[in-house]
Amino acid sequence: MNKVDNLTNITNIKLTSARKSILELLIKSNKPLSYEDMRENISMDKATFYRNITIFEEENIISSFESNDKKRYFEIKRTAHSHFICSSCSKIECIHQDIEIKLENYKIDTIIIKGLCSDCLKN
Amino acid sequence: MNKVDNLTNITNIKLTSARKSILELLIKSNKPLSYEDMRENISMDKATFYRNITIFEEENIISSFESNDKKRYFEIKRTAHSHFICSSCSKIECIHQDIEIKLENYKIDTIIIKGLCSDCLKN
DNA sequence: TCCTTTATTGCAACTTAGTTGCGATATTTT
DNA sequence: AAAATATCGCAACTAAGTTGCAATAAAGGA
Repeated sequence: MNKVDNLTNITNIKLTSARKSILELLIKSNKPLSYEDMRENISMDKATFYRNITIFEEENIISSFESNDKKRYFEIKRTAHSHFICSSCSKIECIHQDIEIKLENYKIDTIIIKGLCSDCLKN
Repeated sequence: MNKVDNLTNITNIKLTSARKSILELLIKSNKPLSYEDMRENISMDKATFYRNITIFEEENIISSFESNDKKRYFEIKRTAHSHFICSSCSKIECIHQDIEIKLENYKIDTIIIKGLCSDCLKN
C-alpha cells in the first residue's frame, strides 16, 4: 500500500497539507471518490480541491471518470483495473478482471461497465 | 434501417413533431449525439428536449451515457454495442465487437472504453 | 359541434458540479 | 530580509440539466 510521503519521490510537485489530505483519502479508499465524498474530510475550498486534482492528473498520480450522477470520481493510479457503475443506485465498484479488447491504433486507458449491480438486480 | 413512423407501432407514446425531429436525427446519425449536437436541427426548448428524452429512455427507445465533456449522449437502441471515448479530443465511436466479461449476479448494459483514438495517438 | 379533461410545450427561474479572477498568504530564491 | 513564485480562499461565474407554471394542442365525451 502506498504512503502519501512516498509520492514526493516520484513526482515534482510540492506536497502541501491540502494536497496531502486529498491523497491520503484517496489512498485509504478502496473505490473512487467524488468531491462530495471527500469534502467533509478535507478542509479546503473547492477551488483548491479542483486545482490540485488537475495537477494530480497532469502528474499522472490520479485518474478520474464521470459517473451516472454527473459527478467526477477520482482514484489513485495503482494497478490497472476497470469500473462497474450501477445505473440504478450509482454505486461504483472496481473490477479486477482482465478484459480483452483489440483496437488497432487505439490506446485503451480504462473500461467502464454499466448495468445493474447484484443488489439492484434482486429488486 | 428503422423509420421514425414505425416507432408508433412499438410504443405507446404520442409521436408529436417535436419527438419526431429528435428521433429522426438520432436515427440518421451513426454515433451518439448530445443536446448541443442536435439543438440547431430541432426547434424546441431544451426543457421539451430533455423531457422527451426522459420519456424515450423510459420507453426503452433510446439509451444514453455521460462522456468526457460532461454532456449526455443519446442514441437509438439498435443492436447492442460498446463505445469508445477519446480522452483527448472527446470523440465518440461505436465499437461493434464482442467483449467478454463475466460478472456473476450483475446485468451488463453497456461498456465504455476510454483512451486515445488513432488520430490523437499520432500527435 | 361544443365543452371538459389531459398531454405537450415554451418560458423563465433554478440547481449544481466545476471553473476563473483576484487579492491574500505562504514558500522559495537571491 | 526583500523580491519572486506558488498556493490558497473567497466570490462570482459557467453551463448542462431540471422544475414550476401558464399557454397551447390534442383527445374524449355528450
